[in-house]
Amino acid sequence: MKKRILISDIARDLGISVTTVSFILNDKSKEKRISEALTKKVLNHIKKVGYKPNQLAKSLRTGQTKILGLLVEDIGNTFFSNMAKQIEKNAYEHGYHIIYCSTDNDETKTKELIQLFYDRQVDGFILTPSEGLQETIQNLINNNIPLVLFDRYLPEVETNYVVSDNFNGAYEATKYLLAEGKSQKVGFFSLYSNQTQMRDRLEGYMKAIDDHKSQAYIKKINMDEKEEEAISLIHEFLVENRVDSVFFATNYLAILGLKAIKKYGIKQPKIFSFDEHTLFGLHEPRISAVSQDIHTLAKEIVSSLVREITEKKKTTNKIVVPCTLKIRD
Amino acid sequence: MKKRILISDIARDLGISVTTVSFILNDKSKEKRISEALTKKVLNHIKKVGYKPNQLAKSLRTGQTKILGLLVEDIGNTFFSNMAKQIEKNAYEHGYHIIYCSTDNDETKTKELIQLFYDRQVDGFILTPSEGLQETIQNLINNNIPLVLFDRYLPEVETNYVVSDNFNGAYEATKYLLAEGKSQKVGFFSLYSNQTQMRDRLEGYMKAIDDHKSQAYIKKINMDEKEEEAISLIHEFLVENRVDSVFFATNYLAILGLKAIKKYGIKQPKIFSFDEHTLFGLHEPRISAVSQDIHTLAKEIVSSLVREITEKKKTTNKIVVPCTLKIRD
DNA sequence: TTGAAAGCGCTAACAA
DNA sequence: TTGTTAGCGCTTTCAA
Repeated sequence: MKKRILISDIARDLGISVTTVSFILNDKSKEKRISEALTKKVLNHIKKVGYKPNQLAKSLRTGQTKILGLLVEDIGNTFFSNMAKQIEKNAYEHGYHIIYCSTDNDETKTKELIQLFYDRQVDGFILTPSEGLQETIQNLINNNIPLVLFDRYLPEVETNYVVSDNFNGAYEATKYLLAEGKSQKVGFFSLYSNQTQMRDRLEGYMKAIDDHKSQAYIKKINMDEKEEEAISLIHEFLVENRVDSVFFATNYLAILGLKAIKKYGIKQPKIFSFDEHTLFGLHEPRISAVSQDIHTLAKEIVSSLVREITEKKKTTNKIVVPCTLKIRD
Repeated sequence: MKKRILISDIARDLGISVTTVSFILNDKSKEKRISEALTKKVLNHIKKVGYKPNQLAKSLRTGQTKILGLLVEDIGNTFFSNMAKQIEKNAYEHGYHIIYCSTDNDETKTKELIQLFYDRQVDGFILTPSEGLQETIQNLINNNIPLVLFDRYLPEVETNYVVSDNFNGAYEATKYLLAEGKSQKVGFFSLYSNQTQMRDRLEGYMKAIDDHKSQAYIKKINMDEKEEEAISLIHEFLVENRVDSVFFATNYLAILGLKAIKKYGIKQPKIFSFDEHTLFGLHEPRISAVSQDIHTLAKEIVSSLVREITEKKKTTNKIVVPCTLKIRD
């Protein structure tokens, strides 16, 4: 943490030019045929005095900031905060840092944030796109900004994405609930949202229902409304349809469901939720979940993005990561 | 997202010099006595063509990056992810961005991260210090790097911090458990940690116990061990001491406690936890909590830091934010 | 194999 | 009231 040392200090100390130091620093000793002895000497001296290049100057010159912009729906949600943690870890291993923001699924805010990060010259974007973002994203692509979508994608936009296998996750979960006569009526709660992950989960549910020649009971909730309102809607649905099991499309919906059950003191149906939550193993009765593979998702996201940044050619990786069922009876 | 425009483009378009544009851009029209007409004209043109200054060049020149480094213990923990969200929001309102990392309470990793962020020229640090960091922090202070600690502080280091009133939170919670003969024996679970927040919570518990002339039952858990091990220790303690209520020093300890109770099928004592968790309102029986005021904490953290950055004089704000008890019977 | 010097885009001291 | 220009610290072309 001593006083900042410059590359010119190193050059002066050793009686050589900054060019040579710069070449050595950037692993170009071989290419520029700098003697091994000198290379070693410079490297040693740099380590000894603890020289660290000024990243700003470097970035200004090279146009690379080694910073990735991460826009998630809500960093306060356990799924996203755990994802953020893993993404950050993987990025760090590739020599990148993360600047992040929560979008709250707000289209305008997201657009502003993208512009802001773009102005800050992030090397690439990782984002959970809210609806209506096709144009903005397409714009980034047209400008050759590396990016990868996750959690959901935009069918209209041809780009990298990493998502969970939402369809099969929901399909298997629903199939499980219907198997061996475990339950006759399986309800499904989802959101008023056309995002792909929600659509796929719904389709997975429908496929299982159809396979089983069963009837669908579907209720969508508007998350912009007050929590009380949502809870009361869930209660109503449960009472009216008398489903004996329920599949919630997200963990926060499941939590609202539990609140409804508790508040109105009704009997708890068998519950399955998309996404895990600490609560699910401890609640009585316990709650099964479709678990997303956070480690693999994060790894794929970062490696796709880094690959696109380093090999400048535009690749389009569409990666679908399987989910696992955590059955808790 | 059009092709990048430079300040020199603006100057050329308008037939004036870059200096004038720069002054106007940096709100120095008044100071430099630039005519209002010209100022307006420039501002309009800038808006029209969508010019955005290159932050890197600006930063290189001014030494200000408008980026704050946030180091939290674990971004995957709800308390920290919610704090991060609020901090980010407040920072954004002050025109700052956040780069963040999780320290995992690892001394070496934290030191590396601080060095890394320092090399990236963050304008200031927000951090939850792990133990053994006195020297590194003192070093930052000696180098006039603005910083603010939160969640805990280092008694040996004279610097800004924002923490919750851990002592009174724990005191009131324990007092509540002991009041009106609610319980005779109140146990306390904490961590092997000398961090101030843990120490203060312990002292709050002790004070209440002493006030009540009751006996203390204290068990510390080592979080580096496997979860199974911790759960089994908690179980042992509960069975041997037959306490009728328990106060957990953190929410993840409380969750381990619930797992122990569930796994071994023992009767649940009355439970109080420091920190909230979604689970606590839904679990049966419900669990009371000492709730930290995340909004106020975040606001104070950011405003202290921004104040220190802008007024360069070294202030030392020591802010203690009250907690509230969420009683759930 | 190495060095001199231009230039990345901006701010601000100094000059006019 | 506005313009000229040095310089922030680094990379890299071109020359030696």
